[in-house]
Amino acid sequence: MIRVRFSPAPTGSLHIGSARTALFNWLYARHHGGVFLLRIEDTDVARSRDEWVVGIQETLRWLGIDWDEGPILQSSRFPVYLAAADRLLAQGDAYECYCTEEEVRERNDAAVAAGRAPGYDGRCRALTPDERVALAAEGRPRTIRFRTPDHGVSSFTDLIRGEVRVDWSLIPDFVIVRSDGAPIFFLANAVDDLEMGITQVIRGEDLIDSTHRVLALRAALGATDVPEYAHLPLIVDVESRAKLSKRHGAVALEDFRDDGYLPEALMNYIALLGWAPADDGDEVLDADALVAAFDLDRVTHAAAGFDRAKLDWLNGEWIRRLTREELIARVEPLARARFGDAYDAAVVDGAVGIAQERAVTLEQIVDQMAFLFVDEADFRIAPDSQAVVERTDRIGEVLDAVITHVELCDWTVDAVDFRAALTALGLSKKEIRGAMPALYAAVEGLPRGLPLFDSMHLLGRNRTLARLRAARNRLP
RNA sequence: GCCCCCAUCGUCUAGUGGCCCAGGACGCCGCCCUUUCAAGGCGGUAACGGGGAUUCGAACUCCCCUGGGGGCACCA
Repeated sequence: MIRVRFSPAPTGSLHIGSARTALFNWLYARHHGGVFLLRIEDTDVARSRDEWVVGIQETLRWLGIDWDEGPILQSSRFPVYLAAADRLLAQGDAYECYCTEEEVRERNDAAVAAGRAPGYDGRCRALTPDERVALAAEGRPRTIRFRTPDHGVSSFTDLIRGEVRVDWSLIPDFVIVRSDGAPIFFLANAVDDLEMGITQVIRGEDLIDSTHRVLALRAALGATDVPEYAHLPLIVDVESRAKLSKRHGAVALEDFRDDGYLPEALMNYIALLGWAPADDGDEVLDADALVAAFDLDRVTHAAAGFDRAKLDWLNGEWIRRLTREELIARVEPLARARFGDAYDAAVVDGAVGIAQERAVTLEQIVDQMAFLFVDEADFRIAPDSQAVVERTDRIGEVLDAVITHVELCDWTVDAVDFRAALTALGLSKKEIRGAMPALYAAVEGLPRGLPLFDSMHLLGRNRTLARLRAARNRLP
């Protein structure tokens, strides 16, 4: 039975890279009919926060990822890890170390300065019982270190990279229990993957070097089998080519959600970062299609750049694939938050109807309909747009003609179409097109926006007239 | 500094020795459509980092170089 896990540290919100790791684990489990479990790696108590434990789960659910087991909090399993550490101590695979953090750091710095590799120098490896007692009596902190081999080669077979090997002499002894008594990532990770029967470990490539240590720990713990490892290429900022970070714009999934991106689009886009379907077909894929097509053998090797432009395109595609009712339901919370008491369900429904075919994000849809919720007393043509109005040929005549038309026409979307009135003024089709931005600005505040006749209809005759007349009066 | 991983259009990628003077998608450019802006339709621009080797034949195999990324904690 295939068993995989996503094991984030709750030290922040879920970001793009972690979400992709979660997604690939989930897709792999669902594709192969395996079990997907969620394990929270909160062994670093100081940096872990309950709100992130909750937030990560909410965000995963929002994305469309569910799990079969968990969440399992490592903070609730400390006794298990500590017992394992004791066993390693008893077997001689680990030893007590009384070096302070500062001492280790100083000796590391000295080693680097002398041209040697940093890393623990093994000073406490061969302490006698008497020496240990003496050191402890000094009140020194005690950590437990795992003893790595001094010779030989560590190797494992990565599912997407093949054999990965490194000399053991390059991997120094490392801490598995802190001086405050808390177990460290490597230990908890090895113990849990073993006890939970994890069969494939799918994670970011930044962890590839730590695999040797976890595997050594696992073997020392008595494991006779080894899970398969698959190290995913990193997702990097497309500009800097470096690891994604806040400095490079939004990386937290919640930010994308708040900016009006759909979970369908995010899942779709993230899946395409480091993986591609077998054929050159449609790249717009829903969760079912991704599950059906996904497998590890098609994961790429090189780091992938996060490209906002393609996400935007996909988000627009997904907005167009939603039914109008679904889209309205997604826009509603954002619109309510933005417009407060002015919120009007009928107007939002109408605006969403005309916005759907052109939108990039939900937030943009709300932006585009904002002119419908502004009081006439507060309505203003944007300064730049006022210039567009004044620059338009025969704008006074045009506004007068449109005002007259709006005063007298039937109040249907088709009848609101004032173009015939402008033709009567002697304007050509091209000239009418040239006048449109000014009219958009007069009614919507900007020289571009939601289709004008629908917008005027939604706005109502009186408010439309008020804005047109105000624009007329503002002319020099 | 040492170690590990990686290297096809601007970006995401297809490609596993001949089907490739390299295909798709996003972006960009142009045209069409058009109620502004979009969306949509059509067309275009654009890449195998360099050098050796193997082979009748290399984007694909091997070596070197260069370049990029990651890791070397009492974070995960």
